Amino acid sequence: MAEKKTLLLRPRLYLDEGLSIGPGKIDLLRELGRSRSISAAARELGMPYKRAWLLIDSLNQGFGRPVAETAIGGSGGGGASLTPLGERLVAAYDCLQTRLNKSARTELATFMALLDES
Amino acid sequence: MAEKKTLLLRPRLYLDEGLSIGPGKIDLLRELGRSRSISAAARELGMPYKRAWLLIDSLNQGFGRPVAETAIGGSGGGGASLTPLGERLVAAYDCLQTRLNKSARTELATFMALLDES
DNA sequence: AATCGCTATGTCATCTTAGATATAGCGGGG
DNA sequence: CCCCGCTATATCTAAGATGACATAGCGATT
Repeated sequence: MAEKKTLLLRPRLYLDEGLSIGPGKIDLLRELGRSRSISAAARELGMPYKRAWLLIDSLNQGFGRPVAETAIGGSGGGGASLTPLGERLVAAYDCLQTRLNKSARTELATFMALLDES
Repeated sequence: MAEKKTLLLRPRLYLDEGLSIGPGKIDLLRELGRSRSISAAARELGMPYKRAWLLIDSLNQGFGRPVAETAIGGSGGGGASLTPLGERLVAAYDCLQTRLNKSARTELATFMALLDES
């Protein structure tokens, strides 16, 4: 009996020259929104702080305005939070992902079939 | 007047451990089908022969059977052609891509809006 | 004013990847 | 029987990405 593998589509969008969004950045943004800290989000996702900061910065640069706001110093040493743009990005991506996976279910099944037909 | 950029989705599928299919391999297969030569396809796409051969070989390995058959020697020095599997892969990808872009048009527009809202 | 944890940023070693280069083998056709 | 163009494959080098490490600044809290 063949196990039913479900193939999840997590698209990467190339929005503009040097501006792309994929599952990695979305996961990072989502985690940042939860933890309100870049370094906590990085730890959670098992990546170095620098990489996380670079990813977020690339989004800030690419959009021309920040997807996250950061605070330096203060209680807890500082922190970060998603801007409305950042939150909308995550929401839009989730929406897109759900839509893609729903509507392409039969096409994805075709690929699985090509894999399995021995 | 803002130019209407259309954002084309060309997904990459992670089918199995070490087996993925994305726009690059599909373009290569398609070109190979046309030119019936690995090296000609590589030239056309501006990549080194070795890379093209590697990509095709990874598909052959990943599927456990060839997506392309090759001939060594003979008139013209040899050549290559898509197997039925290879042709079906291209067709399935095109089908998937079309479906995704049609059904996600509104979601993609959301992203474009996030980009433009200054 | 000393502490603390986080942001911010630079430097450097390293690891991976890609590409360039070289070479061998094949077999039909001139 | 030699030539040609293509497949096939190894080797070496260049380039780029990545992560580890170091360091500085900030400001609320104590």
